[in-house]
Amino acid sequence: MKKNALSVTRENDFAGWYQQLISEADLAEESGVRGCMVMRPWGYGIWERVQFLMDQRIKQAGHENCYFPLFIPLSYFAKEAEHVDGFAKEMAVVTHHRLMKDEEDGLVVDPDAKLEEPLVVRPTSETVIGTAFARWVQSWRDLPVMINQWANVVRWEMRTRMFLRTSEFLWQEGHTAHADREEAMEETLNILELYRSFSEEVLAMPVIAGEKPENERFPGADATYSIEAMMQDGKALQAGTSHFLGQTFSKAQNIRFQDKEGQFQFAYTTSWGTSTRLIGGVIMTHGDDDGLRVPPLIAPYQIVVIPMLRDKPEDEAVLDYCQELTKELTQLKAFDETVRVKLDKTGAKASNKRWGWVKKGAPLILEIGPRDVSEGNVSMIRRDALYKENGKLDSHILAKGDFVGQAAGLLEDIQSRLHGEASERLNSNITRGFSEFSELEAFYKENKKYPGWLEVQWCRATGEELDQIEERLKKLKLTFRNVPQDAAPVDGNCIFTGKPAVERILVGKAY
RNA sequence: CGGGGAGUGGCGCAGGCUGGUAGCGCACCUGGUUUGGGACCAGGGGGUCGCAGGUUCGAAUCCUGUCUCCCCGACCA
Repeated sequence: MKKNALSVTRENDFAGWYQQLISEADLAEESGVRGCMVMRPWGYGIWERVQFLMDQRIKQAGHENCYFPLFIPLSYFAKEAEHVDGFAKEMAVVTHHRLMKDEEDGLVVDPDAKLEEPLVVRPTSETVIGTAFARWVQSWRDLPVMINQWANVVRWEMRTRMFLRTSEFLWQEGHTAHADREEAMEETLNILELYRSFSEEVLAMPVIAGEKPENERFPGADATYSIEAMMQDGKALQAGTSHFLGQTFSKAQNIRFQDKEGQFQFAYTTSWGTSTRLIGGVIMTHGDDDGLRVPPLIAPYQIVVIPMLRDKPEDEAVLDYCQELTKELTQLKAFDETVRVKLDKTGAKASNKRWGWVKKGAPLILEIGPRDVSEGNVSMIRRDALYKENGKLDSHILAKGDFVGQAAGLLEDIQSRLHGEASERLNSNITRGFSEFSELEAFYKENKKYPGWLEVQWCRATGEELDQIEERLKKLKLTFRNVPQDAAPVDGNCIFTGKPAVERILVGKAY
């Protein structure tokens, strides 16, 4: 009987499995503050990898980093009505600047220290950054402005889940301003493509890139694009968004410039972001019943060396051997970077250390005992293929030199196998070919446990008509995901209204 | 924010109805026996029972308030 490292399986309780994995893999834990989590070194280490590799791509695409304040004057939000409405209900507001002792020597807010204008803890930075853009942009020569910032943001969420929706989260937000509509739209789509390829190549997480329907747009945006990833329970996770803001924000914030003819024009702006939610996506894309499987590109350690120490004289030889092995591995390159190797010298029993790293999801785990030392071998397990068909751990005995020679290739192989596995799941769980809404309804009733996504043809409804369609979908707990960029041409009618279809759109349950 | 559930050593839980100052498993420490696959035996340490009030001679247990977490719903970049 095969025993898994986690006691909750994906099959039995996906939500419980997700939480147990986060805890057992030492990714994060509760903080005592509503909706806020402590990211532990392994979880934060994964984020640092995401940050490092994403940052490179953002810079290669021509952006520079900068930093804007955490506090935003309340009045900044008042300038753009839709934007306020979108965020008003979930803002943390600073109203005082001092504490005092009360009669019982406890600490209370000093009522005399009230701020003249409340400060909002940023839920996103369009308003402050737009205000700065207005100062920076005078002439067509000042454009485009292309910046990015890595920051924390706060949204007072009603219902939180670690990594997927926390009150405070870490993200990058890019903001650009352009002289004309075409260039701004091109930027919006370039970033969408950057997010898509990053997700596929770095996170090994296949996604569908496309445009959101009107009522799922970012508050104040003219168009919103997203990448949508499919989790192992068939639900969609919006993993990144890129917004074409048109002139809405530039008019509200007076981002104005003189063109070559000396005429005043409003700039066109964009904004785009990805967050620590990506880690939630990685967990639900690659995790299994033994814990996480971290794609090698974002693994804080790609190879973990576990000496089997027994408080005996041979220990010294085992440790020496492991140190030498670690040194050799550290000289390797994989994915054009130095291989990240951890020698786990802690005093715990080898088996406990092994299962600890299995749960964390280190791609390659080596266990070295006296026999390996005397025979010049390593004993290796691959996290992406832990078991043999008979359910036993599949540990490979290799000559040390052979392993060192293969290690980089193995890491690259694991990266691509994880991606392949996830791609297959995504591709085989999108159902097409519905011509009536009733067929869609029937399909969902038959496949309640694992419906996946549906691609349907529709008329690109807007306004009230769109609201009505959304109500019908909501009864099935479904939402629109996006209009895939690379969908096939339409050849029928809208399944909601019967009008001629103009595009294909994905529908599914979502996080 | 509405409905439901829950908070007791690091983790998972029992006890609570019928108040009498805590118990189990795992983990941890010590000693011993084991040793290539999540070992065994013996001994031991650790908790003012989420927090604050109240009732009582006495509260983990009863009452009130509050905080946090989980599930369902509403809401949602």
